Amino acid sequence: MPLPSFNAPNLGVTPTASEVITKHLREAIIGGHFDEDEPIRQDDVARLFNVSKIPVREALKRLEAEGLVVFQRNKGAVVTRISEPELAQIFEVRVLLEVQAIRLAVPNMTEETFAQAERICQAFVGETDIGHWAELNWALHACLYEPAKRPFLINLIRSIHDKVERYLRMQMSLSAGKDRADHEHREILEACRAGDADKAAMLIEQHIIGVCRTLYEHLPNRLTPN
Amino acid sequence: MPLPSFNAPNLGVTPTASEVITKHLREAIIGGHFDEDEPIRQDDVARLFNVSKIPVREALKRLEAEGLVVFQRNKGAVVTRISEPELAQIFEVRVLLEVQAIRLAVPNMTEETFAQAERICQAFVGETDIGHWAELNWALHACLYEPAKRPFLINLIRSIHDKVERYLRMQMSLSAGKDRADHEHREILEACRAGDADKAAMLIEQHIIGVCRTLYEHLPNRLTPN
DNA sequence: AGGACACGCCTCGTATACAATATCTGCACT
DNA sequence: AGTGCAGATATTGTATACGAGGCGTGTCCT
Repeated sequence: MPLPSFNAPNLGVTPTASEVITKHLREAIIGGHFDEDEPIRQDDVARLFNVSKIPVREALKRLEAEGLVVFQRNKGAVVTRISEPELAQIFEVRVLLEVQAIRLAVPNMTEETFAQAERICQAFVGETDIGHWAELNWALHACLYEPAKRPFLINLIRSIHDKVERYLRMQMSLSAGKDRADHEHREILEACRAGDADKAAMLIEQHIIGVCRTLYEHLPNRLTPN
Repeated sequence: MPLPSFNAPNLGVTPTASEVITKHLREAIIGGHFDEDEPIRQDDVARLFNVSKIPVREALKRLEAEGLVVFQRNKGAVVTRISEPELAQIFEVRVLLEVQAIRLAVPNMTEETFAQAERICQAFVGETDIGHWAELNWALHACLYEPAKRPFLINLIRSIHDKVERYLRMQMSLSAGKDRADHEHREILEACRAGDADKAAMLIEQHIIGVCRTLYEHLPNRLTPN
């Protein structure tokens, strides 16, 4: 008998210290609580969590692989600064991946999907905290892509999303960024409801490109030296 | 004066133990020197490199983030097994990204590019070691994508490549995998020479899909239990 | 004033040590 | 034979300890 898969509570996945720290540090970096190029002092973090440096270092190594920090020999880890050309490349890839995701997802969407997306949109307009905006923003994207049933693709999108979320927050707090995002989200949702994958794809593309553009316009011009 | 950027040897990047170990472990995993699901004993690796467990663990944490190993609480790291559905998804994403890369690259290719690609193709046919095949295979792809001037995209492709390289080796050693790869590579190169980005893109797509297909046909059927 | 060196402090990278957990083994019991 | 339990052993995850390299400051020399 192949053991009827009742959902057992998957014992033995109590997180280790290094995992907890990874999660919190990641969120802190994504949330913009560190300045770019700011070094992360291992001892400080260790004291903060009441642990030794070892799990902190392991967490930082993970985040290094995720591209959120960079180690400099004997100087420790600093939060990565994303150059403008790189930012453009990241958005270019986002377009590619997210367009594909929505294309695959639209045919599989159900009333449940729309209801969930609707809820997130509602919450979005009522939310005042920037951090929560960003969370809801991602939640909506994830909700729309989930029916594609492509966990690998969606994880990839998320990891890329994580890298630029700091900037997305900037963009949403800037100008009428939030209203515009809300408006565009609803348009996308409508296209999905209509089952129009092409239109949804096109709107997602415009949405992402638009965010990238306003970002560029409002970024402190970091290319000028001195 | 903005200091004429002569390429200084970037001192202060002498690799740490954990970096060296990361590199070697990664290559070992990619090269298929570990079986899937095989646990990696920290002490063993440490002894091998004549160090303590600490840098080994840090290396493993990096590789975990790269998706090459998975940690299980109190049981350490095991080499990740890629399920068939996930494999399919990975190849789907590869198509998307590599098609984009070649599209962007073709217009920027120079004689230098073609000469380099030609050299790699030559080396490929003369090579008998499977590990070197795989290296040259990647070298060729990288060479063709490089003119796109999209380091972010190319790094992404490489990290995905790394995840499946074990399987690519299988495929190339199987059947007439290598000859076929060589043939297809040359076709792609021809299209690039002709400046026909659409055709190159199409060939890349077929190439990747073809590899995926033969892989599926020859994989030990891992879905049947008992 | 400016450069060369010495000293001290801070932080990193890693070795060693140890408790907690998993895994193995043998033995008693049925 | 199969189950349950008690050590013994192996392996992990983390704390502590320490050497080595960066970096600031002061002092000396010219």
